Amino acid sequence: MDIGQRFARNLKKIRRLRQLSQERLAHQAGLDRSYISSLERLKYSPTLETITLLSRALDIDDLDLLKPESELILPPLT
Amino acid sequence: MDIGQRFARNLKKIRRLRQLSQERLAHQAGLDRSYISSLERLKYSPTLETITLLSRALDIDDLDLLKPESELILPPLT
DNA sequence: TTGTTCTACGGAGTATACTCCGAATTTGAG
DNA sequence: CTCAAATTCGGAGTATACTCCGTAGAACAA
Repeated sequence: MDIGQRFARNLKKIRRLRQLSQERLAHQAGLDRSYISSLERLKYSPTLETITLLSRALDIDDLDLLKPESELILPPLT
Repeated sequence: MDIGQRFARNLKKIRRLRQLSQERLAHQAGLDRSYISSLERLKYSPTLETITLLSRALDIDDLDLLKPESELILPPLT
């Protein structure tokens, strides 16, 4: 599994854990609703800047969007 | 230091450890010589696809281009 | 069922990643 | 220092990331 696939899976998984809709996440990250959907379906290869925006909106470390699932440890929301 | 800055620094550091010129790395990765230069000087935010091409050309794990310097352990060339 | 929220999908437009080429500048070896 | 290799810096063009808008379909609750 390459870094692109890991990103798509982690994004969807973490967004759901945070109980955010694609639209709410898009708004918080300053991105478009349809683009979040596309990212989760592997339609685009995001830039590091987009990854930074998403990790901030999800309140996680940027690398957490890119790690293999087995290394993922998610901090609880305070 | 954000993920973009870490990428730029790690790229330059690892490329030099591998004793590759920007031009040779560009050729091996299938990218442009001037683009490698731009990436090392933080002129662009690369996509995950570009990161995959570079990590393959450098024979390292893709995450190694993105980690903080302190976590970098580079495998020797065989 | 009906309504509601979420997600998938399409198309057209904009911003920027990336290419290609040359030339100037820097770096390092001899 | 001189010479060569490496890097930087433009500019112009192409590819694709990303936006914006609408609509259709899925999921799930009342």
